[in-house]
Amino acid sequence: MNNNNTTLQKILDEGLHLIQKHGYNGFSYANIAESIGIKKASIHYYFPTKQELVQAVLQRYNKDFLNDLAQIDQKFKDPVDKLKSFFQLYRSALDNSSKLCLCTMMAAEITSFPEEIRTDVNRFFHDNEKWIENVLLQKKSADSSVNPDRIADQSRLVLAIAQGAQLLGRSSGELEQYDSIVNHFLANL
Amino acid sequence: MNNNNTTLQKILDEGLHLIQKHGYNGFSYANIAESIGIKKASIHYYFPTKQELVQAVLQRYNKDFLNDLAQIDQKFKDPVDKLKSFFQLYRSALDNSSKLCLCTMMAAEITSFPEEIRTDVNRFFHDNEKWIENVLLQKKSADSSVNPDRIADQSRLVLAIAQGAQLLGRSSGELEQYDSIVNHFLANL
DNA sequence: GTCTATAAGATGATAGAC
DNA sequence: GTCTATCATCTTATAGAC
Repeated sequence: MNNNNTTLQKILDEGLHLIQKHGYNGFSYANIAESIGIKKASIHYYFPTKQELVQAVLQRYNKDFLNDLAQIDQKFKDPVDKLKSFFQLYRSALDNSSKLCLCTMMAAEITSFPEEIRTDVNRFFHDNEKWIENVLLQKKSADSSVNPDRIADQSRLVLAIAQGAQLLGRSSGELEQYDSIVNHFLANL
Repeated sequence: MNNNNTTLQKILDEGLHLIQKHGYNGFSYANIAESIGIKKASIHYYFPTKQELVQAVLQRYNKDFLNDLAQIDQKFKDPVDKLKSFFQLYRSALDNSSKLCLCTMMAAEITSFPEEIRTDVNRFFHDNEKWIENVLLQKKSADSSVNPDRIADQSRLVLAIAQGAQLLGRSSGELEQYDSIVNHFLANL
């Protein structure tokens, strides 16, 4: 049928969850093993090293996230609705077990990774920025208040807000902090 | 004369540096010992547990940071200049050895800490917000474009931008990313 | 105060039986 | 594929000599 319940998928799911919760340096093979009811050695069968595991988790996450953004494009026409959905996407990690975006967490721990993985983290941010730029360009067509020269900067600002608000919202344990920051920004857009 | 070069101070300095660079879960007593040329056991003399160490590092950092904000207040009268200096303060961590704000890093690792330490992290953010609110209130007096009801939200937005931009700037290794985000925000203020 | 020595446990990782 | 057993290393932490 589907392959969502294979050991491989369970390892990737639990690995993702643990990194989003506690960070790369904050989880171990033992944690995954206990959570999904297998032994540590079984994880090494799929991912000989921890870095290979985190890389697989990251690449799947990036692919899924880009897919989510593509679905937003399909679902909404209004660029402001798209932006709201973007912030909603970042909110969903927080809402679901107080997790951070995987790449927000990995950005904090960036010194722990080799260049290859750092590149994938930054690719995630770059892809986010490009998607936002497109949305802002659509907004520009409908609204002359957008300065065309500054769209790249505005796009990075949007991304920085999503990440900073997520970090503050989770630390305080108050989801409303995330909402108030995002809503304030959207209201003054 | 001064007590800036005591073993205690060296431990706090190096501890702060390592956490800002690699995170709480990314450094060990062995790292500090090697860096400042003492043995691990000597660190335990001052700080029996790692949590006592991080708490001391955090409390000193918070005090120093509040002091920096007070100095900005003394140095500048114009609220926009104060805001620029605030962002400059967050920039200085990045500029100096690619470090994150201690509390940005600790917010990412917040699940690793007991309630007592979480409170101190959130106090840092709260104090930042209060300081920014005051600056925005000064701006309001001079500029009717500030909505008085939304100052708390605007204040959190400013803080979220500083943190998000710092995270993005360090991850990419491009200080200009931090600058472009902050400058874009300030230009549209 | 700083050291040596050492404990007790966790960690990432491997070999080899089933 | 999954397990048991084991490894070398690192981790936080303590006891006790100097």
